[in-house]
Amino acid sequence: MGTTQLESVPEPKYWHLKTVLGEALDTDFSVGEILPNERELAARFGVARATLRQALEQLELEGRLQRRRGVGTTVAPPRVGVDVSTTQAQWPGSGEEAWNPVDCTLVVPPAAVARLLDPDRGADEPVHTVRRLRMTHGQAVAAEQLYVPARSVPDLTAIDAPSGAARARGVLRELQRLTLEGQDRAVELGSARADDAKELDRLPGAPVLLVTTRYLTDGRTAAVSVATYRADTCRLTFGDAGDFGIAS
Amino acid sequence: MGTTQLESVPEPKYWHLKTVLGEALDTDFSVGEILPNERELAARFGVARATLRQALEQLELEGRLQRRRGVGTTVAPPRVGVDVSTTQAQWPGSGEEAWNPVDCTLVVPPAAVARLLDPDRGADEPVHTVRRLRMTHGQAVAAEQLYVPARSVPDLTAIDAPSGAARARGVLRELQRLTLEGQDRAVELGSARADDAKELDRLPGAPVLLVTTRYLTDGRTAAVSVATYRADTCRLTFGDAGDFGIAS
DNA sequence: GAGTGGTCTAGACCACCAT
DNA sequence: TGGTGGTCTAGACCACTCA
Repeated sequence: MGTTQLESVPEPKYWHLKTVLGEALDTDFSVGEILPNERELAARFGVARATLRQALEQLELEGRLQRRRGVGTTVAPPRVGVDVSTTQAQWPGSGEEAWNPVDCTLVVPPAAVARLLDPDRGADEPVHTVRRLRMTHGQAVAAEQLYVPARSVPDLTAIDAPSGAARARGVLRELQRLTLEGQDRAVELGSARADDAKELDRLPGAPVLLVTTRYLTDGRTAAVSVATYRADTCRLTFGDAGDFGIAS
Repeated sequence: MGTTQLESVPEPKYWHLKTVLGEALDTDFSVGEILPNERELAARFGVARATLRQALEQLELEGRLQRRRGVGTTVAPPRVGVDVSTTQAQWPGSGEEAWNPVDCTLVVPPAAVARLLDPDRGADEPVHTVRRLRMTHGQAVAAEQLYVPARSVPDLTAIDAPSGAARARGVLRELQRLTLEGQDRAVELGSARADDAKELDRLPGAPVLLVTTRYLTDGRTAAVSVATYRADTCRLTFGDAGDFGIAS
């Protein structure tokens, strides 16, 4: 009989679909090219649209596709490598990175952040919160929330604006007067909060890489940064040489 | 009228559901506790099961839930921090890490890996491939594929077994005789290949953190490692102090 | 065998973008 | 206004675990 081999453990349709589509992307499409719409693709493969979408979601997770509502699905360029190494410890805002201060307000930090800050700080005590965006090629790739307890910037004058980018720069300037003793960093998977998603041009809940940094000075935590990187377009790089990586 | 405020931009049901469930997890459940099954939860919230699942998927992505087929949905413990820092450069297998050599074979590396290896290497030339598992608390948290070109281990004798864990240890031993000049590292989001998924006790396609390391010696790439970490249970830590992190 | 999560279907409507 | 991807429904069946 001319039947193909029966799979003893058949793989799911969407998984097989993902493989087929992935190969087609390599051979039949070039970066930026737009794919047929979901309804047509589903019909072409003989599956329900939901099943097709499951395959597309995986490919998007792996950074191979980019989908935009009202526009279509396009072939994504390779992920950009963004350097997040900590070879020489330095304060945020020094050494001219690609970070762009946006705003600064006083907020009560979330519990998870409060745990990392000075333990003998009042639990509900607000801290300075600097908001920054990391730009690459005109695109925002990361949004950061930097939490700075008042005691870390005692000389912050009232001359600076009470909020806004000017005050953000003021807080960073004051931070740099402290002696940085070290920093810790952690990377984990998360989903974009509504405000981050908006600035990163993604939908809420989009997968992101959370980079948490603790700045240490004088035996205590002087500041905590939580940076939200687009997981679809970014590859975080550490170390000396830099530009490389593996697409899944 | 007693209506609640009309949202000008109503958030999706699954998003609201995720928020409600997330708060319930904090207050009404403890780690390891089992949730009602999906059909009952969906009925209780008055939504279709698919919508409820969308919310559960997000919470699982954030490491707050653990779902196992045939068993149920449980409240996940906080993510474990696994150290992947490169403060002092060292070869894999030295300094007794939690890595467990499993096997060693000869394979032609995938194109993405071949690009990182020695450029004047034959394109289809097979390389030694060491397979290792990283164990934590009796659980596999990462699976690694280490690609070692033959020229990096010229003295590898035929006395070692042709494959298996013994040969894997032999390759690692030979590697450590080289002078390590530096290493690069990159972290990105991926989805688990079938073989990795099996060893990590996940379904294929599960979100993982891909850690790619390039080992440099004598001005060239002596080895390339691609480690696949469970994104749901792991937080990758860098730097001195170590144990901290933010749940999304 | 009972109960769980995983896959899949065939529809519907909505939010957004371009023209 | 027409076309896109995003959300949602109400079902069905399958693969797996465990008593």
